[in-house]
Amino acid sequence: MAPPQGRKKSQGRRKIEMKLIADENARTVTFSKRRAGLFKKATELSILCGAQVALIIFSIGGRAYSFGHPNVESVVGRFFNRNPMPNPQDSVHMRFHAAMLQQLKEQCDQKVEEVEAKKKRGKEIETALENSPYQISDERLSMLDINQLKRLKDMMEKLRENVRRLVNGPTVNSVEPPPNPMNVAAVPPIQKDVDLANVEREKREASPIPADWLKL
Amino acid sequence: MAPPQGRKKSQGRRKIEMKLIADENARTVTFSKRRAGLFKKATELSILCGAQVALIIFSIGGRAYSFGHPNVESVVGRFFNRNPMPNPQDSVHMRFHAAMLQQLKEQCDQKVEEVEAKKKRGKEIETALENSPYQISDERLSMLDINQLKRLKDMMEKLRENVRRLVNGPTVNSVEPPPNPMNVAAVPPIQKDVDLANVEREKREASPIPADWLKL
DNA sequence: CACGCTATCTATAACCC
DNA sequence: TGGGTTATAGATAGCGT
Repeated sequence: MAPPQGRKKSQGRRKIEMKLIADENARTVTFSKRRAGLFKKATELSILCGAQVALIIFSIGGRAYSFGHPNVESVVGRFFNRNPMPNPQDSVHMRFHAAMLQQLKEQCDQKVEEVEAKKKRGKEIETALENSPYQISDERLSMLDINQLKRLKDMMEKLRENVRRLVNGPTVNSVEPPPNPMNVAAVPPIQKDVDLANVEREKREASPIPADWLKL
Repeated sequence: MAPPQGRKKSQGRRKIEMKLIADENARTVTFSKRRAGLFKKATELSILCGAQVALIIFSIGGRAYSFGHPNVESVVGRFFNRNPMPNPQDSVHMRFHAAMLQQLKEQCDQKVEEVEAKKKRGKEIETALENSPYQISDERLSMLDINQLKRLKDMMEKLRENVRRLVNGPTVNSVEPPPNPMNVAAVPPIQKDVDLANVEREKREASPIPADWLKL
């Protein structure tokens, strides 16, 4: 109704520098508004994305404001499980928390160690199998005489024993290294004077079984 | 430069309902964007108003994000130290403490589960080895002809494969049961018409290798 | 996942009660 | 400190890359 005036009621929002607001009054107002806005955003994030959120604000004046979804304690607790407080505030409770935390963390770490040990042992077993006498080719297998077969069998039994020991293995925290599943190699090398009397072979070789024949 | 098209590139921002975003993909994207926005706002508030701020966020996936001015610990510590609580029983401290304990317990339980799974797998490997063709006696080994040896070798290779699969085994939380390391038994039974032409044996038996010969 | 884009939607600076 | 108004600065949903 009124004739338009050259002067607007408000200049609207203006850009502001990102530094501490000097004017204490303006700062207080901004704090109130932005704090409300921040809480709203935090709420929205937790609702829209199902996230857990903890937000704690202290005004310059020392007043505390907080928001938490589902609540501040659980989120903060969860957080400090991963990032233990370097320097717990000097409250008995905080110290208690820290102590408890550390103790439990140690337990967890131990479990992790156990898992790692098991994994490692699994890997070793696999390696053992990779390098085992199973690798013998048809060709070579066909050339074995009865005594060589017996030796092979002995080796296999030793291997089995070693693998079994590996499986039942050393205690997790043991200092000594796990037994080498392939220390089967320690078995005396196949002798030259093997008795070939009772076995025919398709082709007879001049040399006996080489030391590395079985990939031991 | 290009002439304007009737179709807009984007419909721009649209209002959304304030509830958990159903589409997981969209939810993740929104989470990333809003999380960044929230951190920015928190930073601005701390700068503009000189406030102390602590912000902790956990995504649904369990990843943690945090911001703190001057740092998360001091703000959280200050917050939980505020009320000197005469009766620790029902205070925020207690809830905080309980929350931490529960979190750690969950972590431990999970680790224990992993360890149990590993142990179980170890037992299975052992059992597999117990029942393996290694059990062949000298006597029986001496009676094998070349073709039977080949079969034995095949079985061994299958066994090795199965053990390897067992070692590399399924994920701890996998629903499907671990593969049977001894499904070697699925190998067709040894045939009667094995070719004995090229092998001499100390004693020749009328019957071929029985099905249960190798304890499969 | 992080970036870019664009058209909105939202938060909020400045001012007033 | 809390509400309201206005005009504008910022944030971001939807869609590509």
